[in-house]
Amino acid sequence: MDDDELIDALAQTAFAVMAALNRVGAEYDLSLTQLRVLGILRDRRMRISELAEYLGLEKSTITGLVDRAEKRGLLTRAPNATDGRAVDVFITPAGEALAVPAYARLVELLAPPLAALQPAERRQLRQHLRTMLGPESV
Amino acid sequence: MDDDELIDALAQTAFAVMAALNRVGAEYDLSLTQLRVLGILRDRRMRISELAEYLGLEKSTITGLVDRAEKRGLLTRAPNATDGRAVDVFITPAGEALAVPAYARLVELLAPPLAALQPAERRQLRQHLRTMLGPESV
DNA sequence: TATTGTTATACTCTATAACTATA
DNA sequence: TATAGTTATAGAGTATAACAATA
Repeated sequence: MDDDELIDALAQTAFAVMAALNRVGAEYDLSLTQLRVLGILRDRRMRISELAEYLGLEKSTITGLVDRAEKRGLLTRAPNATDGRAVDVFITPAGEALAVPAYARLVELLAPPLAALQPAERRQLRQHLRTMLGPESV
Repeated sequence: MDDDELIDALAQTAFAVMAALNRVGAEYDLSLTQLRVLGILRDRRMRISELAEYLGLEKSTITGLVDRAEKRGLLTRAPNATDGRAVDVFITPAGEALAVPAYARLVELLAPPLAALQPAERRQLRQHLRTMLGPESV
């Protein structure tokens, strides 16, 4: 079947991108999930349960994740203004100071494979991926 | 910058594919790495150190990984014929009996997003990903 | 009653360091 | 001496179940 090869290519690409993310994470002493949380919280704050839903993890997992990041000063908790049960999580300046160069490092690591494509091909690839991901990804 | 959006799309795609792989893994009680090892060993045997190098993990990590898979009857060890220090790892019939439907399940999970692309677009996407991954990925 | 978050517990994944056996 | 693999140990990520506080 033809699509099997596309799926193989997608899986290999996913592993390659994950390897780059893991490498960035290792350089900044962050796990994949920590890196992801920092990226998510760069432009918004979220409640514990929202983070859990967004990441597809259990609330108790987020508690531990935020505990460790908070201990390092990368994230902070604050009680939610309107719901006394809820806890907002947001990034600290120190967290942002880590997230920015980490993202730049990811771009750097992915540059060589992307350079194998012509600019027009890169635009096509981006468009196809977006189509695949669907409108909610924008 | 234009490439930032491509990198975002690549990262989101990678997370989406990983989510599908994790879901398949959960359904078959396999971690991402276990799933990956089963896929790798479907058509070849490898030594512990080769697996470590291929996966970018430490040998001791592979030892534990293979331990658990062996306990479940999915993989087996055998002494290498020519190097008395080395250990070959290969998949068992039970492991294969798990790997085949697991892969089918992955195809099933990725079918809906792929259906958003026309056949010609899918071919283009596959080609671009392959170009990115480089010749050694074939 | 239902929801939010935390705690306690347990297992897997991972790495580092020390070790044994073989090359 | 160097390499292959295992063991011991430790920390992070994850889930389940039980719980307190709030809605």
